[in-house]
Amino acid sequence: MRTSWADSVANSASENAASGSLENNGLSRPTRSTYVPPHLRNKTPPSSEPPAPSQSNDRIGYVGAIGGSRWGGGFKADVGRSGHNSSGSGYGYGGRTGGGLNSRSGAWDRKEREVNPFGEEDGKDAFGEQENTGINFDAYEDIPVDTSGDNVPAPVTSFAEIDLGEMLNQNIRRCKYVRPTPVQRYAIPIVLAGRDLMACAQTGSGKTAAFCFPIICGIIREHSVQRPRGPRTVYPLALILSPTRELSCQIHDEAKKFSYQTGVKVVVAYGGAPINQQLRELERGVDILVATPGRLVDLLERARVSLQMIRFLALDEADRMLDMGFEPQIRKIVEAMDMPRPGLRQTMLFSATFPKEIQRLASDFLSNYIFLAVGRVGSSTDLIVQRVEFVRESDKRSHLMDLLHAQRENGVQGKQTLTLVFVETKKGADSLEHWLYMNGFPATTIHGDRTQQERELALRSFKSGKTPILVATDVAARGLDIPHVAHVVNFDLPNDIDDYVHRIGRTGRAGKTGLATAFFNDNNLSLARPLADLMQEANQEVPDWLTRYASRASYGGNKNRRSGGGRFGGRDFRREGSFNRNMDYYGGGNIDSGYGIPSGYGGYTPGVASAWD
DNA sequence: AAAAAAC
Repeated sequence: MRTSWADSVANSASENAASGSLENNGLSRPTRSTYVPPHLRNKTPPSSEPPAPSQSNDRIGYVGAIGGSRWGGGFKADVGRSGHNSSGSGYGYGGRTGGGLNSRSGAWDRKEREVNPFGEEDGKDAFGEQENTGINFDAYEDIPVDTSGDNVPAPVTSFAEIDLGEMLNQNIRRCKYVRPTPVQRYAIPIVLAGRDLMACAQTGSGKTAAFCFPIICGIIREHSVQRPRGPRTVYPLALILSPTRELSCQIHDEAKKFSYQTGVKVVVAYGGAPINQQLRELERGVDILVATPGRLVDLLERARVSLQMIRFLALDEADRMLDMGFEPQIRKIVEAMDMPRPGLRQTMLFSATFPKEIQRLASDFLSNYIFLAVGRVGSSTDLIVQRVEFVRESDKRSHLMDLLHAQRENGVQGKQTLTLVFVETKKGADSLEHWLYMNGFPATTIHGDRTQQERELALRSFKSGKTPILVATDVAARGLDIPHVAHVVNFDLPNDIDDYVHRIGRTGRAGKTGLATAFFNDNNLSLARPLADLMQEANQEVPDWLTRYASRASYGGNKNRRSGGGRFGGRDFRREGSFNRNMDYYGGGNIDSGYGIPSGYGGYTPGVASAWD
């Protein structure tokens, strides 16, 4: 399997191609069943061959006019919007739901038909989705789970055990979710029980549903609550914050599905897009507001949104939301406006990584919370082959070109191999994209200096396979669910190992194998040790030269040490430093290694330094 | 030092 990177990519592509034949054993490797995120299960197989990719990128007039009009924004106003903002007619007045929710919101006299978010799923891109029946759901049974906190509610094993209500159950069926994922099994009962939650779980493990289901359920139950009526101010009951616009859009799209015909209204607000349209959406009523911090602060200062009635607050990618760049804004939203205090609202923090210092910060926002860490089946540990190569700065471009050439030659005919290339800077992204394009590789780029239209267009162009190479800054590192990414290249490694974890998590999704290649050189010395440790725990081959760098590397403190030494997760910082870590100092500490499966799953052997020690 | 996030 690990013969060469090109083979890995080719294997990945051929597994995609052979998906139909996989369905009966559900295994791409003999030893472990594969985990498929719920939103990707049970899609119908493609009915026709995907079209060959066209050799172009998404920039109008790009080739001939590199200088002037390149950034000119010469797009039509509706370009870049079709994937989102379908909320335009989102009245959610199902007719048979009783409609009590809408009458509060002042839009009850306009019964527009709610767009069915389930009808348009298939045949959307050049790939088609694989049939996932036959997945071995018993794979769930040996996922290590760690909970701590007072009186942790018992997990469930099926959606039927949870009373989410008929409307929500119907949408769960429409989403083809068969059984809850591990994070859902634990998180949903915790939130339904009214508890605050800090959850470590990988993206793609069903996090979005894990916080959306209990929020929607809670809003349906509280539908009789009286909300103030301002002439222009709206009073959402739930707020979901995320660090990037694209991620907010993605969460919004998901939440729309889950709340279809429940009468619960979901609105998204983010920067870079005209505010007027978003204001109109808000005026039509909002129960769940999904937003990026900057635009929300704007709306709050204009008094167009009040947080006074917030019952649920969810921070996705919570560790990023609380890092240095974001923390002041988040504190303003959560502590300095009219948001109810902890204990009077329910707060949920989710991320795949949760450094100790951030946990400490986050505890300001929480009240008697439960900490939940869910290990992963598949994805990084099992399904991503990680390679690291020593590449001098000046050799990076030609090295990348070699990779791409070989990949093109090894690719399965007619199947796209999406490659996501991470760089450090926005300028570097533009310059690399330009260079790739000039060398005949259809590439596009996404970063914070592009307009929102350009960003969304680039993402769509990449997802569809039109430009199968996407050069990205960290704006694309977290949370984005892009199926079919076979290869993540860390052209520039990040300085923080957590960022590396998030970046490589863009591949190896949906039970497919993925490849992550990193270019390492003298500029990345501080990453040598954490990277070597991480790869070792993930059972990856660590080159000798990296081990040497790692042992040589001495750096102060544990800044780059992952919290608790754990991989792909973390542990409750409240339990650090207690005299006996096995005593439940805070009560309720509980390591559940899972349903009678003996310890020793992958690298997570209890007793060894890991997330579960 | 860089990236993200409002106008």
